Amino acid sequence: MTADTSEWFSEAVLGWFDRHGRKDLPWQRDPSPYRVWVSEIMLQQTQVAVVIPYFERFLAQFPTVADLAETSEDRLMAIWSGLGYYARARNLHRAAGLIRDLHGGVFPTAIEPLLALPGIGRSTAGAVLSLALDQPHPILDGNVKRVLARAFGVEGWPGQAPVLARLWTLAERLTPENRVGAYNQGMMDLGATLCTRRAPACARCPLSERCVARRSGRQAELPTPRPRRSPAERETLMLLLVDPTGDILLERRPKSGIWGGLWSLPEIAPGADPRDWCLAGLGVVPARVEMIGARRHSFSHFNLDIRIALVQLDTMPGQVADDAGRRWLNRADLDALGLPAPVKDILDRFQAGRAQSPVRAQPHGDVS
DNA sequence: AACTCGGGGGA
DNA sequence: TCCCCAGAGTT
Repeated sequence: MTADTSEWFSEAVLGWFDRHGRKDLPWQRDPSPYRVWVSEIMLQQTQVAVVIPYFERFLAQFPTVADLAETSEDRLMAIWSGLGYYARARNLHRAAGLIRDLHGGVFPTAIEPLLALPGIGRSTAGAVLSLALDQPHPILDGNVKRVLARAFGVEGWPGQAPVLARLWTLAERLTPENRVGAYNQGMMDLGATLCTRRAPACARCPLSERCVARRSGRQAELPTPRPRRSPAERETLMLLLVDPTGDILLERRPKSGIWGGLWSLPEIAPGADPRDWCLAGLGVVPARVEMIGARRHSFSHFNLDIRIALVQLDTMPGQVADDAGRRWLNRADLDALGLPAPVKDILDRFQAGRAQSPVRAQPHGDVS
């Protein structure tokens, strides 16, 4: 690539950004490194429209990195619940503690200390420093990958190391020395609003004149999609245990794996008997066990069939309070915890049904 | 039903 | 270094 191409490219992006880019997102008002960092971590996994209310709640709860460092994991997870990728919330928390302990509570403004923090890689570090402080670092998020792969005709799935390296080289050479924040934001906005995965709006794109994909009609083929794998099937049986006061038993999930660290309903093998679990785990025999529904939850790499057993106790179970990984909770307590989206939905529906008729549960629909 | 997302961590 | 993993929303 010639220097002329590089200059033409960044001028085209900056000119378009000045006229059409997004400049009023919540984290663009007072774009401190802390605020941009939180927004970038949220945006790694979720689209802008979904992130905005989460971002506002997060910043209201934790206005500074010091507030985040001091909070409990449960309070953090309650805010993060529903966003997914919960390990990243824990990385955010760990990083805040490291900033407190290693950097005197001051958010690092150089790339090396940023890269040393958990959850921050090259692209996120570059985004924080360029968007917040206009430092000259390239970024390479999903939007930028798509724009570059099309504009320069980069073949191959960007998950492959050689393809990724080629894209990083392009990003380095194209990123201007001045107005880096505006350029990087412009690249992300181009990818998010014009150079979309399907049906890109090439007619309005400032790069279309020289875009390799556009000139060869290969917008639909670039970037090369990830090779597909057929998803596995899994089954689980969730226990909705209700004690005589109406409290519901939750268990904390292991930190690794799906819904890591979140509170969830106890799960047993699909063929196991909930009565056996109650006797072994709680020392009581339930008054009543009833299958009240099922649902299917899809992940990108497996499908999970969830069946739900309502287990009602007529005697108070003992000694559960001693176990930090298990809690009996009322409705207000449940709202303060981080719950996986399908579990929250199951409990919401159950509570709604119970509000109408205290004894019967609301059916949840069937596995399709 | 298929697709998406940056970084962590195990092999 | 390579490969797998994660979760909810969108289309």
